[in-house]
Amino acid sequence: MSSTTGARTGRKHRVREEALAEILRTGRRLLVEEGPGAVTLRAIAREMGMTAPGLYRYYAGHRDLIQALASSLYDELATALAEARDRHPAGEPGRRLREVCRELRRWALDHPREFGLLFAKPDADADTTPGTAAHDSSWRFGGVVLDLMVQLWRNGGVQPPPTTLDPAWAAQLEEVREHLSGEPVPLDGIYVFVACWARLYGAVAVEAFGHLDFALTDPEPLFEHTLDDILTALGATPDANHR
Amino acid sequence: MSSTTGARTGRKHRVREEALAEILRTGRRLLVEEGPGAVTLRAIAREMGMTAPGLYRYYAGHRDLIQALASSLYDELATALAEARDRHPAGEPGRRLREVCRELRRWALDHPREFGLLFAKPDADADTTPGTAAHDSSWRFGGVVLDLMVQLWRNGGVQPPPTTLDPAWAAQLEEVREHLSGEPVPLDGIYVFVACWARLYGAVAVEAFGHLDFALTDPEPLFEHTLDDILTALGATPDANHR
DNA sequence: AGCAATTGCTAACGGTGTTAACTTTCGAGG
DNA sequence: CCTCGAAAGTTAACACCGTTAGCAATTGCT
Repeated sequence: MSSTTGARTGRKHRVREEALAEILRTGRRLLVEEGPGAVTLRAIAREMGMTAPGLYRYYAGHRDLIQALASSLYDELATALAEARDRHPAGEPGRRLREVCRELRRWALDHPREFGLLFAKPDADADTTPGTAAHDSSWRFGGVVLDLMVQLWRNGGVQPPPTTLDPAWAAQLEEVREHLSGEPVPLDGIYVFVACWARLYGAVAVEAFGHLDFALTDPEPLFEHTLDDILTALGATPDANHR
Repeated sequence: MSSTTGARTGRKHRVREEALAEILRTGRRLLVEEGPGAVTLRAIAREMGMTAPGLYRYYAGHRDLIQALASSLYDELATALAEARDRHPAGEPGRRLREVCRELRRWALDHPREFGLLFAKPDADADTTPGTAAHDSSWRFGGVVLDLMVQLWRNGGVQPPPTTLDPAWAAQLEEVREHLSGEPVPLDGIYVFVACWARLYGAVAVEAFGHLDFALTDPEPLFEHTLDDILTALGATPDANHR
């Protein structure tokens, strides 16, 4: 072990990363244009002017490729949320959170196939297991929202949870707390964050999967009401509401 | 056209329906035991001791078979919800609704693969289109919940929606109203029903897809709080809460 | 210059949905 | 009773899929 591993970013590495990215780009295009069933090794290779076995030089198999695609989508979503956050002043975390939630909904509705891949993972059990890139990416995605909740908590006004915390929860909530930047937050607060996160994510998913189509042509006002509820529970000042 | 069409339920028809059912049963078993990718025409045929093309005598193809499976799962879920409803007195619609919601969550958690098939439909666009069996079945499933909300409304106490209704919604909400039994409900009420339905369905989906595993080992108390919120919005008497 | 890693290929295996053409079975009408 | 036709199932085949093995070519480092 001497030189090859140490060559920090040779041109070879660059071109290889470009290939990795192009594979993902092609796979995503197939996902968007033809549906999840069309993102196949052979189709990707065909689109790239090569053959399927060649892709094995870049990804260990179809499963790994899909996982890498999901991870990159998590990253893109996290970036979009962070940008939405930075478009508004840091002194108004309530408004920032509102805009981030809106951006999450917009992204899901604009990219339903991608959102479907992230929310309804193919065979489950691959996301929550730590160590995987998708696990980290999903944290990077949710962290944008959770961090804003932390700032909101610092401003005070977060409603305490309606019941006393089950002690069995404490351990895992501790783990969540470690992922949050800055000074520690009481577990009561973390519980409220998780509850709000669940409600937000659920509202977006139900709409993105078309489960409101039977009743509402445009569920946006409903989502805004949900947002009002969430921000109220987090003690956001009402003046930060409605743009 | 004389006799064959008129033979109302000859033995031949019975055995055919039994075959149709066995195919679905086998497909479901594969779904549960091996995951969605394993429910394949050839595997089903293999399990049943026949060959794949033979299944085309019963279903027009893989797509149709999956759709029929989804439809039957909707039916089973609707039946489970109705049974949960009937286990409690008709005079307490608040309690009935609470138990039905609990049963929905329980069913989703006990049958995650089946729930995944229903919530994250393979390629979308097949569910909302009227005329399909899955469309009717999904109505039968949601109707159990919505009907209880109607009864709750009759008892009074449903909170009016936080804003005036967008007139564009009226048309589609009218359509929803026609699906509800009994005397007509004002559109304001229907809006609240849809909002509560969305929140319920979203909460169940987020948990069933494992998106709370990162923070909560047992999200049941969180679900109960959500239920409290929903029932409060519907004006259920608090004494009907918590078993 | 030469060696070794990287990159891509072809060939092949088993599995998948789907179609076409064939056999077999079985129920009903004369 | 016999026939005839619909129904149910078969085999063969096609195109596609993931994956592996083995081979050729290219590239980059010493």
